[in-house]
Amino acid sequence: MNKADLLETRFDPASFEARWYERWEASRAFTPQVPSGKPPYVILIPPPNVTGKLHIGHALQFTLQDLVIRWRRMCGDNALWLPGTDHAGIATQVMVERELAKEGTSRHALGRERFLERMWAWKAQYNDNISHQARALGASCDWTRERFTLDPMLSKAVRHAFVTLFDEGLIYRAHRLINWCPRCLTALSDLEVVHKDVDGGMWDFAYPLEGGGEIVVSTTRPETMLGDTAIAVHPDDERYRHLVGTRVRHPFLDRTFPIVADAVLVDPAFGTGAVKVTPAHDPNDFATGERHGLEKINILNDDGTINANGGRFAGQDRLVARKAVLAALGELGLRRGERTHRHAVGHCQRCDTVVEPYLSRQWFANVKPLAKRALAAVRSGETRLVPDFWVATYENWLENILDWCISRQLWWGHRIPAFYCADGHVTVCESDPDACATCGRPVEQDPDVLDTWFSSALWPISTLGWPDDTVDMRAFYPTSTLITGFDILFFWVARMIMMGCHFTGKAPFGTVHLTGLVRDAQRQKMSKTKGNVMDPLDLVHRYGADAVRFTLAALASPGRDLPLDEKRMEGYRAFGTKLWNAARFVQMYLTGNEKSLAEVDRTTLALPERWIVAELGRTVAAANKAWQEFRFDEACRQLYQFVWHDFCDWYVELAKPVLMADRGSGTEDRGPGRRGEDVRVVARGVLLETLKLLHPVMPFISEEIAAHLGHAGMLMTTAYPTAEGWPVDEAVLQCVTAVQSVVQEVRSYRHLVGLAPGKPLKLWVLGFPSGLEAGWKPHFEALAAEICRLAVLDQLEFDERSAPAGAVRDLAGGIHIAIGLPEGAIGEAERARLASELEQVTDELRRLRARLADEGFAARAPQEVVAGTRSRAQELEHKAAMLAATLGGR
RNA sequence: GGGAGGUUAGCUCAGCGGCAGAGCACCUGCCUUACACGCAGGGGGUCGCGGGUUCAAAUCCCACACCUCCCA
Repeated sequence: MNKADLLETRFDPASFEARWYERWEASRAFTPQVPSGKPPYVILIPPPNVTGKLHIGHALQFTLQDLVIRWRRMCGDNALWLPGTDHAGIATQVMVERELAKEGTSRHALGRERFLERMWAWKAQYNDNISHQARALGASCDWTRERFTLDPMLSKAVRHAFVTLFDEGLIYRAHRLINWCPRCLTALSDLEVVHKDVDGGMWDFAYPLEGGGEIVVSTTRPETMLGDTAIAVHPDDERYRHLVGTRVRHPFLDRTFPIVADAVLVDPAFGTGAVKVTPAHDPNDFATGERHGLEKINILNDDGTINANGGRFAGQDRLVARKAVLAALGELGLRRGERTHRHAVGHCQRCDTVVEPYLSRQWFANVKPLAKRALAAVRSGETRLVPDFWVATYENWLENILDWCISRQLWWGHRIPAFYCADGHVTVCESDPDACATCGRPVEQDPDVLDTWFSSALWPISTLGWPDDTVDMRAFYPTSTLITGFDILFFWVARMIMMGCHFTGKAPFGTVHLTGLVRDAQRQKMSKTKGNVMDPLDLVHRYGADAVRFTLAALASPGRDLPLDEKRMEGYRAFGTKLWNAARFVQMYLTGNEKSLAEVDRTTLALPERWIVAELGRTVAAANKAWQEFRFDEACRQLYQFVWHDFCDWYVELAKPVLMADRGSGTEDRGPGRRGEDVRVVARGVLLETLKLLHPVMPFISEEIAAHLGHAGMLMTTAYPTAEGWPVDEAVLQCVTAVQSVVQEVRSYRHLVGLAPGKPLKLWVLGFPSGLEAGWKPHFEALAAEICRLAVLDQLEFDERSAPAGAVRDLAGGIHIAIGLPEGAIGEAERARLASELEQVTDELRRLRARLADEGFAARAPQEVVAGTRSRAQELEHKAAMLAATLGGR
């Protein structure tokens, strides 16, 4: 092997990661060919917000997406992973406004134009951060197709969608009760309100009846009484029946309002059975107001202070006014009691401010018809949710969906394409109108923008060029797989399915894989305030991108959160090191002219070679199956087991004697059927196949090692190993498993009696399982040198008559053996351990015998299970007899 | 109030009808010329509780307890 091609002694991921990424990208293999004869496989990135850096949750999703796309690319698909970012209206605007506040200015001082310039500058910077981080993780996305939700192409799609839905009557403008954030000064959709249980108060107070007397009501928000326009009681409530239709007087405001009977709003068993009604500030009260034709009095300004309708409380913040109203009620002697009360309060998802139900004119989308189609997409199997328990949640949400408030009082986003004239006519159209479509008078555009999720909902089609009939739409829609967090199932996934179905007739995804949340080692949510956040880039620097990826993939059990412990990552960095060192070892013996494994007739190989190839085949099948089923954890487990325990622990050790003996002459054979060349070809070939298997999850190290083993070209574009290409020889697996058992049994006895690891023992192989002797014995004899090395033996014989009487008889892997231990090696402590082993064996044997004696078992259990139980019992009988003999004989 | 998921080794999790598993941690030996980020050997479990189905249950069914989360 050329010295320049040798792997560095020290495994240092940073020394080659950037180099490989550049090479991949330069090769243009991230960009699929269009048209292409290959089947398409498409993943759209869940676009990260341009609010800041990527967090570990993004790293998880990037890893899984890259893993799948690399796997499919290697499987021969025309793979497209389309990247991009999201403008994230409120979140990003909040960040920039905070920056402006530090500079002592504000968006209003700057004006819309200059403010948006600042926003774009911010976007440019953070977009760069994100793509840099994605590259560091090895993300093989097609940067030539990178998209941003405010790009002209995507904005065109948003506008077209809005106009179409408006024309279809599914988008409308209305004066309604919406969720208002008094800090963000914008409307929010129901989903953007987070309900949290808080310990608040429940206050009782009395309204004076016009005809004398009083009626007592309870409330958690006393300040809303400034907007009360009715008292409701249950129609069947005897206590109040006589009062229905009479009026009460507002204690602070110069007005009276009625007592109404309402069976929907009022639960007569709750509280006093009388309920104050504030139609302008509570959704249930709003509905009650509609039923009874009540006046809706808005008492709030947009910043959450009380407006002129609040009389002397005007100008106070709602929470200040709450105390003031209570105090004033007290002064009038109207307070009737208070208690603590735990109840749900809506908070702004972005800034955590208490949200107010607020009467306001906004744009809404009636998505019920779209929801129906989206439901059908999942029910028919057109789109599959993984794990499938999400279907229930998905259905429940879509079945109960309400109209979606889509306008936001922000500047950063897609401006609503509605134009108003002085007469109040509305013009909605795709290109800016010169005049009102109704009356021809001058128009002004709606100042508001659309909910960011409205544009996100169009992501699967807008990124591919819809509404135009583009090459990309034809080639890549519908997409194959979406991988995203379960937390945005409603926000994003359901809405994309609705929009995709509505506008194209086809659901946008074949499969939606919903991942869990990354948590810290104590299973706590990561948050800046707790200080337990992990920066993906920092982890990449410390452990290497491959270790970060492998860790995240290995932890990604379906539907579960990922408790991320750095110890785990240390372990997978060690895995990379292990692989690296194994490759270095193999490389030392290579001539540089090895044939590829595919060119070798595998049936001519010796047992160890056939065995590692069979284990490889098993791993190939398991990995493909696991990737197919999104069992990233399972695939990683299989690969880890194969590399570490099969290849390194056993195959490399089995190969050593041959490689070392062969080193001198280069042609010398060692033992029947094992040629040095075969071992070199198999060791190198299996390693290369393993690197291909690992490539999707560990792309950097796999490329680096493969290149040093003389693999031509990039692994990234090499065919992924298939189960068909690597059939598994079960007989070979069984035989080597027996060899391993024998070796382990000798080691175990050596350790039991406290002999030094290097102290050689003598071993006699006395008998093989019935029917297997003819097949196994020649293999054991041929592998005598290897077995001696692995078990540290200075004598190995296959003549049952030669075993001395003093040797310990034992059964391992179904094989009768005798181990020559020094005289008196088994003392009291050792006897105790063997006795406990005998006890365990006897216990199990008893259970098996009982089962075999059971008529039902013999009659009803499958034949192979009965046979298996019988042979297991037989083996245990032998084992027990031998243990008993050892204990009794010494 | 409605729904989903969970409860398996000290920790974090696989397994989901037929011999209780992994990684880490722990204990005991080893610097055996790829690797101490290593090698070898080992200890450790009434599979939440109670019923049922079955020849056979960690696994399927029912009820309960506790823990997460979502929706209202």
